[in-house]
Amino acid sequence: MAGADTSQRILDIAERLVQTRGFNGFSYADIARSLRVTKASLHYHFPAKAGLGKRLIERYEQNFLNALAAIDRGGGGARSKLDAYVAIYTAVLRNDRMCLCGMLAAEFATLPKPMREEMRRFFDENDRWLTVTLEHGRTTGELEFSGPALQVARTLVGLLEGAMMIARSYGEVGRFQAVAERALADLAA
Amino acid sequence: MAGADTSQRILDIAERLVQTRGFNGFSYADIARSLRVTKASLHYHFPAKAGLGKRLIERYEQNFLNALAAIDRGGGGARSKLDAYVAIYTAVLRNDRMCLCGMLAAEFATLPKPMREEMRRFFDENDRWLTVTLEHGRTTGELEFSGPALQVARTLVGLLEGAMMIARSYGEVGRFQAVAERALADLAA
DNA sequence: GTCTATAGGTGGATAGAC
DNA sequence: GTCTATCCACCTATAGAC
Repeated sequence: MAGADTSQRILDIAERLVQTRGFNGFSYADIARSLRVTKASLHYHFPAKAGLGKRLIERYEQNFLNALAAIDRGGGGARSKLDAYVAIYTAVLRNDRMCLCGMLAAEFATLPKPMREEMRRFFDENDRWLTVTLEHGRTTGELEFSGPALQVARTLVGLLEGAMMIARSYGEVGRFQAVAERALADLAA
Repeated sequence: MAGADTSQRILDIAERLVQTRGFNGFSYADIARSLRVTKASLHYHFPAKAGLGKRLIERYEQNFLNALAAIDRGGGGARSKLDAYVAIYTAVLRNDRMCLCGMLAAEFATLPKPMREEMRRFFDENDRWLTVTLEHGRTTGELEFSGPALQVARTLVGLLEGAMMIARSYGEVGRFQAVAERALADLAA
C-alpha cells in the first residue's frame, strides 16, 4: 500500500502547513516541494484542495478523540484528566503549531462548507468530553464551579485556543502554560 | 482633502476584509470592487499590501486606545470598566467580525515583520490597561483574585479572543457573551 | 488621483504520456 | 502513481496617459 502511505504523508505535511500558516497560507506547491513530488501527483491523491482540507479535519478530530479516550482509560481523577487535556494543547504549541481547528476558526469565512461543518464537530466533541469530565469532577467533590458545566467547558476551550494563538505570536510557550494552569487551579475544590 | 478621505475609505474596507476573511483572504481587487475604483488607484495610496497592513493595525490600535481612555474618563468602578472592555469585543462580534489582531495572530507566520511587531504592541497595550484596571479594583476591594494581575489580564485577553473566534464560527454571539460574563463574574469580590 | 494596460508570478486544476 | 506540459484565473505591483 504505497498509495495509502503517500496519502498519509501528504496529510502529515498539509497538516503542519495548516497549523502553522493556515488553510489559505499554503499551496499544493508547498506540499510538493516538501514531499519531493510534482503538484500533479498530489492531485491524484486529493483532486481538490477542499477535499484535502476536509480529510485533514476528520483525521485530526479522530486522533484527538483517541487521545481523549486514552485519558479516560488512564483512570485518574477529574483534575488529572484536565491536566492531560491541557497537555495536548501544550504539545502542539511546543511544536510551533496552532490547534488545527483554532486556525480554521479564524479562516472560517473563507472555508468551503464541508470544512466548516467538520470543524464545528471538533469543537462540539471537545465541549462534550469536557462537560462530562467537569460534571463528574463536581460530583466527586474534586472540582468546584458554579453554573452549567457546558459553560465552563466552553470557557476552557476558548481560553486555550485564544491563549495558544497569542502565545505563539510571542514564541513563548510559558505564556500559554501560565494562564492554562491558572484556569485549572481556579476549578480545584 | 479628497485624497486623505479616499485613504480612510480604503482602510475602512480593508479593515472589514481582514476582520472577516484575514490578511491572506482578501486582495486589492476586493477593495477596488467595493470602492468602485481600479486596483492601480489603490496602489497610489498604499503602494504595497504590507504597508497597508501595518497602517491598519496602527489605526485599529489607536482607536482601541481611545476607547480605553474613554472608559477611564467614564469614572466607573473596576467592574464597570471591565464590562465596558468586554462590550468593545461584543460590538465587533455583532458585526460578524473578529478582533483585527486576533485574526492576525492566527496568520502570524505569514505576516511581514512590521505587521508582527505592530500586532504585538496591541496585545501589550491591552495587557497594560487591564493590569492597571485589575490592580486598582483589587486595591479598592471591588475585585478579588490571586496572583499577579498581569496573569489575569492575559487570561482575559486569551479567553475573549478565543471565545470570539469560536462563537463567530457558530454565528452565535450569545456563546461569546455567556463565557465573557462568567469570567467577569468570577472576578467579583 | 485615477485610469488603461501589462508585467511577472503563483494559485488550483486537468490531459495524456509513461 | 508519477511525470511533463499546459490552462486559466488571480495575485501584487508598475509604467505611463489623462
